[in-house]
Parts: sequence; structure tokens; C-alpha cells
Amino acid sequence: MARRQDRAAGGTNGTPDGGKALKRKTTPTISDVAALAGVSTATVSKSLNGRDGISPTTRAKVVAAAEQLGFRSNALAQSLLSGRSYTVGLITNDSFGRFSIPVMLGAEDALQAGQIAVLLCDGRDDPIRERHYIRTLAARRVDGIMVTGRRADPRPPITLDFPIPVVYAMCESTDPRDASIVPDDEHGGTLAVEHLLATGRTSIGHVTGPSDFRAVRLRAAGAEHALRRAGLSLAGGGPLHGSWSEEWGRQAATILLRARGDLDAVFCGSDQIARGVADGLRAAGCAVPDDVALVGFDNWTVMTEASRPPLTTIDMNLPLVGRRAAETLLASIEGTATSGTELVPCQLVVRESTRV
Amino acid sequence: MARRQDRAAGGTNGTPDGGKALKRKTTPTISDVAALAGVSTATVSKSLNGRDGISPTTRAKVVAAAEQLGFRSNALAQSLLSGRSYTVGLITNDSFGRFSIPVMLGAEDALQAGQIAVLLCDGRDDPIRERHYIRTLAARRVDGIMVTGRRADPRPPITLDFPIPVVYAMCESTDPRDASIVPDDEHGGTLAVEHLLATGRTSIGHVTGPSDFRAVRLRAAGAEHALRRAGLSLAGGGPLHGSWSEEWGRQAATILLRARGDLDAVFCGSDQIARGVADGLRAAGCAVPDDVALVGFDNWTVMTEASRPPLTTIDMNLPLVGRRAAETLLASIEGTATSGTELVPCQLVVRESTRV
DNA sequence: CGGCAGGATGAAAAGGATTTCAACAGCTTT
DNA sequence: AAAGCTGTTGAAATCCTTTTCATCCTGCCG
Repeated sequence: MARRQDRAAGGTNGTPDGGKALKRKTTPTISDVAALAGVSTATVSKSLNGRDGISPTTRAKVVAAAEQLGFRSNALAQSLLSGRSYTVGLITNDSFGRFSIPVMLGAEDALQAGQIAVLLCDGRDDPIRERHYIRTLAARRVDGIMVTGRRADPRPPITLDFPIPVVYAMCESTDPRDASIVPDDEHGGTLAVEHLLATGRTSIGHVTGPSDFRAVRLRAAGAEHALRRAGLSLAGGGPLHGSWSEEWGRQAATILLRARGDLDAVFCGSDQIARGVADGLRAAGCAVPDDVALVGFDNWTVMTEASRPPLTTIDMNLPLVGRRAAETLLASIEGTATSGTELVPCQLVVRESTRV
Repeated sequence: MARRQDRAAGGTNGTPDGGKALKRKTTPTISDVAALAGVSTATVSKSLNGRDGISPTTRAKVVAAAEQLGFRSNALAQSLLSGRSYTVGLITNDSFGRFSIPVMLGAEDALQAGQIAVLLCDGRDDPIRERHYIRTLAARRVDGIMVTGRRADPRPPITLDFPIPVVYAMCESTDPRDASIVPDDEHGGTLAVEHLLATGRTSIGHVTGPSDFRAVRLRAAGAEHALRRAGLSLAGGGPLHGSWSEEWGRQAATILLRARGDLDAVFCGSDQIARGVADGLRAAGCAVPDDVALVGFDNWTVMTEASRPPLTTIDMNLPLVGRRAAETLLASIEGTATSGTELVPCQLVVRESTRV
């Protein structure tokens, strides 16, 4: 199956650390430090943790001994005693795809600041697997659980048979008593259309994904609100629903142009669709942004930058979603629980496709 | 910053679990189970862990008591005693991007089978941050560490002041005594060119990324080997180096066509480049695959499927890289250490761009 | 000089689970 | 009936750290 590369050096060395091995057999414990410093473990603990009631001389002695031994306090023992593991579980069902990752990074960053580590659990949309993970996390006595996933309709809450704070990021829980953090899709749709209106466009189409996605409906609603406030409505009579693909974007471009000769802008439900629309428009001899302006959704740079021209788009601030989820979870762990859904605002990112 | 959605229900409920709260104050311990079953904790432990020397009657009684209390053994306490945390740290410097994710998923899958959990650490290419994480992982007494990252040249090994097994996945360590698992890029290059040769192409160009990437050099070397064996050489005299972008692919297509009128195939260093080449060729009136066949690299479906036509490409088997890394790490934890670099073979994925 | 306040230190318990070894009950064997 | 054996069970030690509370010592005041 795999082949091993020949190497001049190191091939004969069977130990994991090679010449880097240290003399020490096991990692030093607080008792080792105590023995070396000639004090009790209690004194070591207090010295190293900055408790007062320790004379500067003793403290210095202990610190030196700890240093010399390379002592690192055993977090497991600390957790056992404190009852807090300073760990949270992160369950995803997006297989850490395009949407989960930024959320996860934002969350990890916020948690790490609180000295909290993250245990990874890839649920793979398998409820059994998810149950298994929840049991594992329970056994490990995590302080909280964060559930994230692909963007879709609200999901049933995870079932715990023990009381641990849970926060849902990106994927809302159907139980309104749970805390969920999601992007404000409706607001995103509004932002996109308001930008198009502000640049003087009036005949605006909307090409988007399947209508059974809640996000699709919300973005369209936001767009239509903005239009209505301007006394307008969607070109083509309503959103054009299709798949989340460039191919659909290409087709939709043709459809829109045929239906409305005066089309001067298209707001798309994703950057992938937008890129397809851009290609479709160009193939039809229609210039972007001179004839038709284009706004995408997601700010997925792979698409926005590769598109010709680069796409103006809506950024969902996913790292912020993750960060807020982490903060909410932390607060909940500290005892200040929240419930309900928090919407994180989207942001307009302007590029050439809406140049005036 | 964020706005909170109004909800009819749940708004007033301040507790984290709302009505779902259980009566139990704290999670039950083994002593609780022992008390309920009327036996000692030793007996409970043996009963629940399938040790023998326990009568069936007692075992049943204990199991029933544990069930009734919803007892779950505290993994922290177990770890403290056993000296093994059944946890490994995963340090990445790719911010879990396109390359790390599949590797990570493969690894997580293999580790999970060994009942081992994964602690997430995003190093962000910051050595200080990385150090910090290593200290945290040490304190948590992880059984091993897995280092992964963006594909590039070998990286300096992480420095540990304690003996823990480490495995490098995707990013090779410069120390040959370390265990590293990486895709076999050279083999990938060979596979691509052999496929083109097998479909009757003879004038084959190579458009790829910057030459300071080791992967770029290896893929080119593999391609040239295959050509040499067939008595041929690269059209254009050698690899065309540029950026990892579609734009470069488009330009390179023009360059190659201008230099070689008889060009009948292009092997690209990435799917992104290949897609650009496909667009460039089409724009120049050159049909893919009828006039020129195309092979990409990465099997990044976003690119391969959206390209017209869909791209034949090389898959690096990243989940397998992760899986092998996990297996190597597990073996190392169990005492069977390995050193040196293991190459995971690539795989040809045929699509329309090389149709005959 | 005795008593006392106050600071520094250490013994011991706690946290939850596992394992060893001793004790014990019940049975068989001589 | 005594000795020996087998099969169950539990007391206690162990893993490592933190915290409480008692103890001890020093120096100060009366």
C-alpha cells in the first residue's frame, strides 16, 4: 500500500525520540519538586500557584527546583480535584467543511483565551456516532458542548442525560430554550440589495439555491424587503431557485436575460452561483459590471477572486459566529446561561462586480 | 454588534437546561453505585469492567444500580491512575484548511477507533502559539502529538522537553529520526503522465506552482521520469512555474499553445491551475479533451466538477495520510516506534478532460 | 521574662477509579 | 473433624494536586 522512503540516516534508530531522549524516566511530580526543594508538597503547590503565605526565599527555592526538574502540573489531577476539566467538546456535522471551519477557528480562539481546550468530534450526520461522542465527552467531564454543522434548517437538540451547557453555532436548535448563534441571513440579503440600489440599479434579479434551505428563504426575504422599501420588486417576479452550482448560475443568467431585457443587477445566493452567473452573462455578451452588476454570498475567496470580475459579496462573519458561541458557552459554564437565538450581522465586501 | 431574535417561548427561562434539568445534584460516583448496590467500590469496578472473580448475581446487582444512577466512569480519574489520557494533540498550521481537513478527518477516524480523543490546536504559523499549545498538551498528559500543516518544504521539528511520541502528517520534519507521513508527489506526477501517454498523447506540457515548493519539484520530477522512460520530454522544455491560481493557468495555456503548435496534453500542478488552463485553451479555440487533454492535481471537487470539462486529476489520498499517521502514532504510543518518512501513494481519478 | 500575635510551613484529607492482597465462606478431601 | 482448596468480596494503597487547619517559630509587647 505505502512505500517507505530510503534515508541515509536514522533508519536504524528504533526509539521514538532517537538521541533526544531525556534521562528522566517519568514526568516529575510535585513530590519530586518538594523533595528537591526540601519542603512539603503543600508549599510547592502554593509557591507555584502564587498563593500567599509563602516567604520569598522558599518560593524562590521551589521555583528553582521546579525549573530544574522541568515540572509541569498534571492537569488531570487538577481537574479531578476542581471538578472542571477546562475542556469543551466540539461536535460538527459538516465534517469540518467550508462553513464549520471558520466558525470553529473563531471558537477555538475565544476558548483558548479562557484556557479551555477543544475536543474534536466529527458526527458525520450519523446520530449513532453523535450519541457515542456525547457519551465520551460526558465521561471526560467536559465543561460544555458546542454543536456546529452545515447550514440548513434547525436541527433537533442533542440529548444529554446529564446537565452540561450546550451552544449551537451555525445550526440552530429546534428547542427555543437552547442557545444558538447563527448568521443573520435576512440582514445579508438586505445589505446586498441596498448596495445595488445605492449604486443606481433598479432591475434586480435573485438567483439562489433550493428553496427548502432556510437560509435561502431568509436571504430572499431580506432582499425583497429592501426592494419593497424602494418601491421595487425582484426582476423575474421572484427568486430563481436551483442547485448550489456554477452550472445553475450559468443557466440562470440566460433565463434572466431572456425574461428581462432591462436587467441591470443580480444578487446571488452563493459565490459559486454568482461566478456561474458571471460566466453566463459574459457568454451572452453582457458586461459585468457595466451592463449588469453582481453580488454573491459567502465571501469564499476561491470563488470571489477567481471570478471575472472579482465578486462583491456578503460575508457572514463566521469566525465571529464561532467567537460569540464560545463566549456564550463560557458564560453558561460560569453560570450565566442564555437562551434563544442570537443573530450575527453580515457584512458587505465590495469588489469589482459592482463597480459604478 | 449582534441583535437578539425575539421568541415567543423560552425567553424568560434563565437556566441553561430549562425544564430538562435533572434532580441529581452532581454526577454519581462509583461510591454511590457501591452504596446503592450494597457492595464495595472494588466490586463495582470489577463488575463494570468485566473483570472476573465476580459472581453473576453481584454483577447483575451492580449493573442495575449503575444503570439506575446513570453512572458514567470519570475518565479523568481513570487517566490519573493509568497514566494514559487516551488523548492526542493535533497541531496544525494550515488553520485546518483544504489540505489539513481531510488529513485530520482520516486521523480522527483512526484514533476514535482506538478510543482516543483529539485535542485541537491551531498553531497559525506562530511559533510562540505553537509552544504554548505544546505546554498545554504536556500538562494534559496527552499520549501523543500529531503535527500537520499546509504542504510545503519540511519543517523544523517541534521541541518537546518531555518524551512523547510525535508524528508529522503532510508536513515532513527535517529531522529524519522523526516519523513523517506525506503523499508521494513524485508518484502522482508519474501517474498523471503515464495516463496521458496511455491515451496516446505525446506532446505534454506541465504548468505548475512556484518552484520553491518541494511538492512542485517532486511532481515535475515524476512527470519527467515517466516521459523519459517513453523517450520523450516536456513540451516547452520544462515545467512552467507560476502562482497557484486560475489566472496563471489561463496565461500558461496561451504560452504553451504559442510555443508548441502540436501540444496535445497538459499536466497541471493543481486543479485550480488546470481549470485556468481549460478556460485558456477554450478561449484560444482549442477543444478539451479533443485537441488537448488535461490532468490536474488535488482532486478538489469544487474545481474538478465546475471545470468545463470536468477534470481528470490526481488524488493524494489525504484521509489515508491521516489514517496512516494516526496508526503510526498509536503504534508509537504502544511502544513500537517508527522513524523516517512514509510515502502514501496517489491515485488517478479519470474524468472527461482526458476522454479519448 | 512570659504571653501573644502573626507569619510560615506541613500533615492530612479530598477528588474518583483501579488493583492488589488478605480475609472469609463454603466445599471437598483425607 | 481437620486441613486444604476455591471462589467472592472488601480494605487499603495508588495516581497527583490542592486546600484546610494545626503546628511551630519568631519577634514584639507588657
